[in-house]
Amino acid sequence: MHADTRQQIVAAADTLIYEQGYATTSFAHIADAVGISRGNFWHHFKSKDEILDAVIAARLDATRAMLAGWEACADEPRGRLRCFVQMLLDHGEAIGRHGCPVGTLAGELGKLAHPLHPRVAELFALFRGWLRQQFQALGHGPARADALALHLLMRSQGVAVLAQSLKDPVFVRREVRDALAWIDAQAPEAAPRRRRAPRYHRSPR
Amino acid sequence: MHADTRQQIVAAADTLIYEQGYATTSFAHIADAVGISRGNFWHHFKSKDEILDAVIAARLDATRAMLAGWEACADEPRGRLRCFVQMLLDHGEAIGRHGCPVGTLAGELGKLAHPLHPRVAELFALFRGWLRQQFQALGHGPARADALALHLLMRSQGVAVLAQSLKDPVFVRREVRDALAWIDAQAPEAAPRRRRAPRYHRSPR
DNA sequence: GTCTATAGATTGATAGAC
DNA sequence: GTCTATCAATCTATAGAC
Repeated sequence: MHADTRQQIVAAADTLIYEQGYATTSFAHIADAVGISRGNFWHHFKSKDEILDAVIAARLDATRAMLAGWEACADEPRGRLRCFVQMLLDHGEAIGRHGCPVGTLAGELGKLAHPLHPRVAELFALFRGWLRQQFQALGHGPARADALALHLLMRSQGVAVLAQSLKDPVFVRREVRDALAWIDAQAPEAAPRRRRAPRYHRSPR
Repeated sequence: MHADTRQQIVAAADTLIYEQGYATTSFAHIADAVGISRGNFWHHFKSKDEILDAVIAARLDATRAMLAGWEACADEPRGRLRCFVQMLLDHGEAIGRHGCPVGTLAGELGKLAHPLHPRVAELFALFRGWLRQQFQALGHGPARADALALHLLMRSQGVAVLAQSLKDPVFVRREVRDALAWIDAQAPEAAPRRRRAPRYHRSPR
């Protein structure tokens, strides 16, 4: 083929980086996956990091599309938030094997203080902003909506990390159920704001 | 030196693996850190994986000692659970830079289906069992205590992952506060078990 | 635009002198 | 027990033919 070789490289690199990490993924691996020669890479990219940059850009686009899809799927914010949590079940098998694509890559690049780590952090920012919008649509103020967004994002990351080592679908299902119940309890109308009232959470399940 | 060279190797490898990951850590790095020659490693270890195995064993010992220390620090289960959560603040700077030592290594080895991944999972099992004991001491049954233990473990992992990319101490402090409030709400006496009662959680903060 | 050939460095690991 | 010297493989990257 001719034109979309670059795109094939990015797609193969995306998969390999997710499945085995960035440091472990070599040009030889990608070349085998795409079916091209090693020396062919430097016509499309100047360095390995440049491939990573393209992979991150592709993931940012895919994430934006996914978030837009969730908005089309449900017209009320609670339903949209449920889509986010449901993701843990939809991709349960992949998460159990390779963890969260965002969290694991961010962790690897963060350790190395890699110059592209901030780019991966933009993926987190994308989810954070979208979740914050949903909580604001539920009636929360910007600051509280942001805190709730980060809390839900934190839960998804924690579940993904443990899912990879526990290999226990029951754990994931229970935490998903708990997160959904937590969402339902976050609407200001469902949780009347009595200032300084004793907090009262039961979870999980 | 003579006798404790092996111990020095393990200590240096432990630090480097935490700071930059296992795949990225080479014999050259460890040799520089310890101040020995590269060829000297194979008198103490047969392979790189054998060093990793020794590092994991050392971490298991250190974790057991840490858990025992928390038991000595507080004689009631709630105080001990607070020690666990407090860990996120005590090691906040390191977690912000390199993530959780357990979670990040488990993630890296899990991706590769590395033969030593189950050994790292033992670290999770250590925390899980200890946390379950504390929740049982609070009066919870074994199954529910285990679920609560995993939930708290999940939170610690989620906070660690996001802390590394957000670099926002406010987020960590808020989630720590929320986790502490969650712990206080988990005592059966604090949360009377009305079967099928509507769950009511507010968090974070 | 894709290939082969190769450079130059680094990897994990071995052999053998001291 | 530690060293130097070295091996074979692999790494990212380059040069140049087609």
